[in-house]
Amino acid sequence: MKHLDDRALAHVADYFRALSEPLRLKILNELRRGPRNVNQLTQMLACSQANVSKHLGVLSRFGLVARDAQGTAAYYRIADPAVYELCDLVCGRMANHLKSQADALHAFGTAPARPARSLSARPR
Amino acid sequence: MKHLDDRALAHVADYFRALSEPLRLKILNELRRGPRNVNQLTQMLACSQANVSKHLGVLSRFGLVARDAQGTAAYYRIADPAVYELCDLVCGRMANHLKSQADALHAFGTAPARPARSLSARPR
DNA sequence: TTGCTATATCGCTTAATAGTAATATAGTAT
DNA sequence: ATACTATATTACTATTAAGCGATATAGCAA
Repeated sequence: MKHLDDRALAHVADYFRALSEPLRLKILNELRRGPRNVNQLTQMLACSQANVSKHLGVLSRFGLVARDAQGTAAYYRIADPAVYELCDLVCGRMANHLKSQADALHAFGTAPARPARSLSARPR
Repeated sequence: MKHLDDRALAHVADYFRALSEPLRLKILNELRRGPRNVNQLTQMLACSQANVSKHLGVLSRFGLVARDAQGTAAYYRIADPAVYELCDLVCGRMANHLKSQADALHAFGTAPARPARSLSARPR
């Protein structure tokens, strides 16, 4: 297709944005093992309950996870099978990248120094 | 895998974040047709050259595109084949989602009202 | 009712980022 | 050298979002 609908494009961007937080990726990774409630996730991820709820809200709003109320508890589960494929795809790419990087370093004989990169600060 | 390395996780999140902007998705969609220089992209996307360069910098920094200098021009091309699969996957999901939504609306007999959603403002 | 537990939301601060205009840099030509 | 073109970067503003503590909401128990 030549011209992409702006609204659809914004949706795709939103979908990727939902996947662009380490904590949300951790949540999804936990949910791969099966449904979990907020309390369980909070303990597993070692962060505040408010934060977990907020991130679950984001994932839920964009359709990545679904909520099942059970008494006072709220169980979340992965609602979109594409999540599995997406994460596997990127993780695979990452593995390849790291592998070739490791090979290069091995050939070069140096230790890697890979500081966390942000979108704005461009290291030289 | 049970425990994910925080650094790798941050990389995956960064990768998805690079895909979380409509303009960057437009750029990638243009580059699917072949290498393009900054000027061409600027005209096609109808936005400022500075902005295009900045977004290309982001895409380049996270390995989604590569730069080939050619005189004063800079030609960019998609460097990671996973980009194709990722976008297709999400677009396919989106199509399914819209289709079922359309079906539901058809059965319901109402016109859709889908305002743009942000990550923070939760509509009720 | 009161108390307890689980979850969601609000208010806030801080950090990141998209966009713009202006400027810097670099290659090419004259 | 100067001029022109293409691209990258800087400085800035406005918006967005993550994280936290406090609070609200809701179900359940005594």
